[in-house]
Amino acid sequence: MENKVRVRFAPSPTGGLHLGGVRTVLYNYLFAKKLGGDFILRIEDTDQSRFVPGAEGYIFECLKWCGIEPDESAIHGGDYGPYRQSERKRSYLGYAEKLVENGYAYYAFDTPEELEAMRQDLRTADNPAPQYDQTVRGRMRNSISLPADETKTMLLKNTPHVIRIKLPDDEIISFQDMIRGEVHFNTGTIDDKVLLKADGMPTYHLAVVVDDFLMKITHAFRGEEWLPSSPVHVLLWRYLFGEKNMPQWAHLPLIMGPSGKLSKRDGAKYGFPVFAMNWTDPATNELTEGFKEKGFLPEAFLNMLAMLGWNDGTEQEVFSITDLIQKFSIERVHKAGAKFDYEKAKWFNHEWIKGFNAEDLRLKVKNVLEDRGLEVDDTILLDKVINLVKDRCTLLTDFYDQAYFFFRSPATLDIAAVRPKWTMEKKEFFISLCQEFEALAEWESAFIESAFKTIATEKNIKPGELQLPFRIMLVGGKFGPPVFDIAGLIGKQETIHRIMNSLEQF
RNA sequence: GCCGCGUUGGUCAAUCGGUUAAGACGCAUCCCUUUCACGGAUGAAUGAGGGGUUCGAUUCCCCUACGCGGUACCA
Repeated sequence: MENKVRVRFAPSPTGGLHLGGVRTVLYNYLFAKKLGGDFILRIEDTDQSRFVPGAEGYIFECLKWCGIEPDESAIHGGDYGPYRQSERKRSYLGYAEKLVENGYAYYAFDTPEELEAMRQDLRTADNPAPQYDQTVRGRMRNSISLPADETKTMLLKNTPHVIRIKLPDDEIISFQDMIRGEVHFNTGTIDDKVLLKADGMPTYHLAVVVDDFLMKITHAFRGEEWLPSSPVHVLLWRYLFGEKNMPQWAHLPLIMGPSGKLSKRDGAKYGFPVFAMNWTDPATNELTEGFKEKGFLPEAFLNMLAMLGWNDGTEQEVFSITDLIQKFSIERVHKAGAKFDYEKAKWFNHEWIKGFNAEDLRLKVKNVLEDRGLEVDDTILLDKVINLVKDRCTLLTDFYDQAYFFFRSPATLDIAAVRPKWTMEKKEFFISLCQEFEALAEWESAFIESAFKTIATEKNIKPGELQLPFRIMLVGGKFGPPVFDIAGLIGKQETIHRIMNSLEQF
């Protein structure tokens, strides 16, 4: 029990949950479930200035849609709460102070203006981004540069201050990354990161380390963008809890957009979703479309994300979540970033739609149709329709275009497709056909087809010449399942009605 | 600038020193189908560049180039 695997996804609730975030969730989840471990959701809301109402609830909604339930979280409960860092605020100060006492950190009183001035002064072409490090530490106002008593009085007077880590001047920090192998950094190239902010909140650096320890996290997955600050975290573990207790790190490769790092702008620009679900920015009211609303199945969405950076070494590409749990291995996660390919994403969805049966899709298709104003209460009919058209649907939303004519006459007919070859003889054929239809005892696709062919032979017209017009009459365009199946499902009277109605327009 | 991580077709990618360098998406052509799809077949398309190591490098090492990330009291 002591060695139980515990992983965590720790998003900052500042907006929509994008592709990369969901993939991080997925890999966390797969890893934990494969090893019988727990998946924890921790909210990293230490930046009060970036609080966005609704963002936290939205994250939970996205996970729910994906079918990934945390074992522990702010709403699922658990023994290691609270699961929001803002609610754990008081626990961080002690650790920060302990670091100061041991000489691993120090108080810094520099105001934002002073910091800005320092950066201005030191900025050169060769050093465009001066850091608060060993080279400048001495000229700033902190408990290292200032006399002890002055520091003491400033502290007593509640002078606004932060606590910064004091990085060793020149030390190689290395650790094993589960994906990249051994990585190392020289502390001389890293700045003295702020650990505790002036408002008493910890920064990410302190909070991850403290919470990962307190929550007994065994393996920590995060995006590659964290790699450069990982030596700070390693040092913090060493100073606070012992490096041997540190979780094993795995820095996941980034998901790229068409031009560089994937952003929600790419979505708007190239017409594909980047968020799991629709997200409306409460400040600007700007809506960013989600995969869910675009018509993706969660199974396909997850499948696609899993393959963006991982494969099982075989040629298999379609995986269910249970399959993924069984086969996932961190060793096979790619090191390089992957460019997101919307065409491939759609292919996954198409595969999943084709693979599902009518019952699996029923509810979702019904919703799509009803969203567009089609009332569907005949489940038997709906199932038949789904089976007939699902191969033609890449997105769930395609079901409307592919199936609406089963429930409603087409609004417009592609007359241009029939008119060039339209003749009086053909018109007569359809009139006779309607009479024949009226007389049909059983309205079933095979009988409809044979009646159609019989009349065609009588009129001496090739059946093939007549099928397209018939299709246009029933469907409105050159698409859809076999015509006789359509006629069979929409019913005798409706078929005759559509034929007669079309005859007036051709 | 500095630091780090990467680099196999347009994209996702297999290969763990010896292969005609898989497969998938997309694209093209054909077959099936008197619609559109599905399905099937075929094709075009890949190891960034340069040095090593080795009998032999896509694979191991170095350099260069390029890409990405970081360089905040944001995560």
